[in-house]
Amino acid sequence: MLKYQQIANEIEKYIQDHDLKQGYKLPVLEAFIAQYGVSKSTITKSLDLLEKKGVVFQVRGSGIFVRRHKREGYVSLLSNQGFKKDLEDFQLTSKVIELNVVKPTQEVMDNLNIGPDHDVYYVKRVRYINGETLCFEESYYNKEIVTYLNKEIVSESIFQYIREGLGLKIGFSDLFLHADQLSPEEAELLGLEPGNPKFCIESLFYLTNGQPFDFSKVTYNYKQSHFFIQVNGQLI
Amino acid sequence: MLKYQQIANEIEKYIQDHDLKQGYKLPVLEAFIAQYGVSKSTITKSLDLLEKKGVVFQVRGSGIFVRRHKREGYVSLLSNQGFKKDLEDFQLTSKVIELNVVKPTQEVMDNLNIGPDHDVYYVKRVRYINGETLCFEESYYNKEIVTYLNKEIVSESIFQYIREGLGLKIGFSDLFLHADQLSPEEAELLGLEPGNPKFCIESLFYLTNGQPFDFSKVTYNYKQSHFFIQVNGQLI
DNA sequence: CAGTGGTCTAGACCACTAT
DNA sequence: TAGTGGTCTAGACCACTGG
Repeated sequence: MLKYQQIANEIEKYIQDHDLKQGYKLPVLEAFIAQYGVSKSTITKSLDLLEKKGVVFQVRGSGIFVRRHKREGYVSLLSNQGFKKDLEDFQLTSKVIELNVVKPTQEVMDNLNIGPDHDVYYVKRVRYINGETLCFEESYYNKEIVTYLNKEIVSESIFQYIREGLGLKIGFSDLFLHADQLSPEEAELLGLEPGNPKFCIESLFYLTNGQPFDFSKVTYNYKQSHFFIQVNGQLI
Repeated sequence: MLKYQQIANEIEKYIQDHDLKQGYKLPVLEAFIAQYGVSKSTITKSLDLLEKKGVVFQVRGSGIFVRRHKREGYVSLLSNQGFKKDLEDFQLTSKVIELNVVKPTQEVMDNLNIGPDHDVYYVKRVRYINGETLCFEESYYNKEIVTYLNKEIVSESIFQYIREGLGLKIGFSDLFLHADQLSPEEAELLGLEPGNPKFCIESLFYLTNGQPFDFSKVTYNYKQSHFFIQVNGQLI
């Protein structure tokens, strides 16, 4: 593991273990440099990483401070981890409704950037949290990249399999959010009434080399879905 | 302006002006170093900034590529700009319903981290896009930081005034999202039916020194609200 | 294995904050 | 004005990609 990542992890762990609150002042740069025996740039890179993750914020001329957000039960949209980490105290299960190799629709072709003869895996799942229906999910995987899936894999963490089983490196993703009304079929799946709200997230996942490999449409039970995002810097 | 920001801006402008598409390969680092006459670290910092903004992605051993996302009409949640930039082709107007100095509720005290005797500005607005109701917004500003507001300011861009009029530096923000059903009063304001979906965003804005100064609750017309987020890196 | 991006260093100098 | 984080350099070396 790289030095700056290692250091970032240690600082983050220290913050968690000591339950440091928002605004707590961390040691000055010089102290970190001495503690870890590295150059200023390396420490700076560690802290920039933590800042990007929303763990700290740095104030020039003043110091480095803990940033601690989080409301209970809210899931971060920026941490690519599905729900695994934010809801680790909750019981998460999945039921696979369908798993097939199909030809792409126009929408899928546009998003995965493939032609009509290209095979894709189609996966439809319902996910439960503490016994209640959390969401249902329709995913399309480019079969040239995600070469194999089966029911067992799809019942567990597909992304873990993609990373560890297939050795693929996931790079970045685009998320599209909106709210709408549930159709009768959707309401049935979620145990709600037609016309009730739904919180929809469409996502497009890319490998590090920029190839899109997964297009997913997830519809959440509005009663269960609370999300948060930490925004950094003035991106103006 | 800093070198690395300047260079980042020029590269971004070049991409926009030439309408370069996702996957387009940009010049190699060496070329940028020669072109701008700066050190490798500086160029790297420029490109890291552009990567953070979702403009490019870098692939070790391969190159630097344009990342171009965007669906028409979707608003980025990560660009702190209200709607100004993403919807610049649209007609945006506001109607101020209420502007008062009040004492904070418990919720506002918790979020702005202030006591019960502390004054806050309360602003309630409805915003329209192309004549249709986009959202209504209730905002609370810490009056010790945002010392003065009037109807005129509040009808325009409050944030521009905070930055330029008051000289405050906005640092970062937390967003909390959920969907729910409209109450009769809310439905009336948005021109929808009670029980219809609403897309809610609560946000908390901080100065660069970490002080929260604005807590806002925005309720969107679900028919008008489409958001996107670009996620970088494997923050695992 | 050549090309390309990423990490890391040591140090000079700059810019902001708080007192 | 002392303290603290930010920028920038020049260069060595590392790690990944793709033909």
